[in-house]
Amino acid sequence: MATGRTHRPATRSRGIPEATVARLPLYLRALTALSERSVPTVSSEELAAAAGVNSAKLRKDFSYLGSYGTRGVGYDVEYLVYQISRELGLTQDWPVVIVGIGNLGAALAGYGGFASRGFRVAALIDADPAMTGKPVAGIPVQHSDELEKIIEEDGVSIGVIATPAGVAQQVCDRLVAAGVTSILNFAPTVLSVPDGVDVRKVDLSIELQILAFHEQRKAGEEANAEADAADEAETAAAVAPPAPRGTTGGGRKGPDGDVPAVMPA
Amino acid sequence: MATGRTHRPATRSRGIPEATVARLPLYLRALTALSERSVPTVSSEELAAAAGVNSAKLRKDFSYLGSYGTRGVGYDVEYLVYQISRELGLTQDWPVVIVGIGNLGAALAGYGGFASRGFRVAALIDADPAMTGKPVAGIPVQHSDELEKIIEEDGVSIGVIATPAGVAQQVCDRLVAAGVTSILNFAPTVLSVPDGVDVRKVDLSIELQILAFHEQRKAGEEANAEADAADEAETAAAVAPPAPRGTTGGGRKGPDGDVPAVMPA
DNA sequence: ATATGTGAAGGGTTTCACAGCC
DNA sequence: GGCTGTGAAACCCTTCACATAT
Repeated sequence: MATGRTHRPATRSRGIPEATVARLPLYLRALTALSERSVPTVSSEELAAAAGVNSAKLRKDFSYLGSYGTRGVGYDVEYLVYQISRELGLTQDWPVVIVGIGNLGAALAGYGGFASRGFRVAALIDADPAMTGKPVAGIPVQHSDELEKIIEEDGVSIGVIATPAGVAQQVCDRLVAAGVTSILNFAPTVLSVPDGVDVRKVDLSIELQILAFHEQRKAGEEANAEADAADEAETAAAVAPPAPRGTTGGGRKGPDGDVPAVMPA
Repeated sequence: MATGRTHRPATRSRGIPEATVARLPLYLRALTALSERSVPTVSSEELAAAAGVNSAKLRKDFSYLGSYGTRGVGYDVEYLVYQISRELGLTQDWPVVIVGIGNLGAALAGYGGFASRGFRVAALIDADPAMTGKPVAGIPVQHSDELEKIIEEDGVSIGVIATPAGVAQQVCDRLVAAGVTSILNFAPTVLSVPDGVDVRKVDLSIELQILAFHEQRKAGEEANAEADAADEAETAAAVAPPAPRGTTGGGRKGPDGDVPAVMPA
């Protein structure tokens, strides 16, 4: 079929799957650690273990970015770090505003992983006048009256909402009106935004409830399997792991052996 | 398949999809708000809007729990609140320990959504002796030497890790050894745990990176691929062959034709 | 010999559209 | 008429297995 003179540089395609995008930061973190230890190359197997995924998935993910590995050898760590950074848009600087400087907002402001990767806290904003001017994590808090001005002057496109749920939608509306197009929401509420604005949410309560669900199921399994075993047999086999962990076999977590891979995605 | 033995409407359907489980807390929150406003019934359309999903998905989700609605009418709010609570295991009390009482740990300790639904902060634990005894959100911090004792005595099965990344795995190991089987991890690191232990992670940095990816793409759409090409060319030339690998022909397994250059002995 | 890159198969999730019941 | 409950289609993601390259 020959190389059909594709005019386009045929860069990574127009559509990296969302699931892949969500894992790129994981790979990047693992690669950065390797880079700091001056490891030159890494195989898909090793990197996958470090990132907590399986190697087939990792290779498939990388295949969406392009052919950045060398068969029989592995991946060049530095090169991959750069490529993934670029793909994620981390080679540029993203100014971020945090709105709501309570306990959580303060914690976020002081979070190291923030500044380390392309993100810069452009401003901390709170509605409480008593907070204004007070330095949090070395940055003086500004009053929310200034919100629009800050966003426009600094060209902020990413906002973090750490306010109480009751005011989150108002804050969101103001952020969007001022030009923010990506929002990370820590308030336990559903935000509605116009088309073209991305919202991601982080909700402690939801995560705990999901854990509780599984926890409850574990407890139920022990006491279960009595009367209606026959009825459930087929279903249970599909859901429960094939090896019932009676004594759990010690539960080893090998540093570089088998990977547990427990994340339910 | 009409097994004919399935009578109990309550504890049926052992096999709720993970995606559905992850949405149940959203529905529950919306329903709780309706309940507080004494709304008696709600349609799938209304509830879906309040929870930020579409109605077909909601109905499908609910169908895994059972037939809890009334055709032509909708769902009984109170009844659904109870059913979902029960399904999630929130009708019982879950003691939770938080390890690592820095900025984030303190924020989590004070989080209202914690106590509101079935979860109770059993203990705050920190390795710093200077923190010991100090009350945070009304609860005195205990030293990490006490970790095992606390977990065993209180029957804690859910742990929250809010420590620095460097000690997260050690903390995790101790939690698991003491009997914890569900972990919510805020430390930016991959935890390995034995089979049977659930881990969920919350990572600010990852969420921001995902937003940055989409943000970059939006910016790229406006100024139609131009500066991007230059950036690309430079990198590609420096390290790898720029050869576009457009689907290199169908992988035909030629039994007779082409033989690999290197011949096997 | 070793490890990547990728079609193809397999599972899970979402959406559609309508039968069934109020 | 209105709304739920659900097979079936469409879609997305993961896993398998092996051709391909070094």
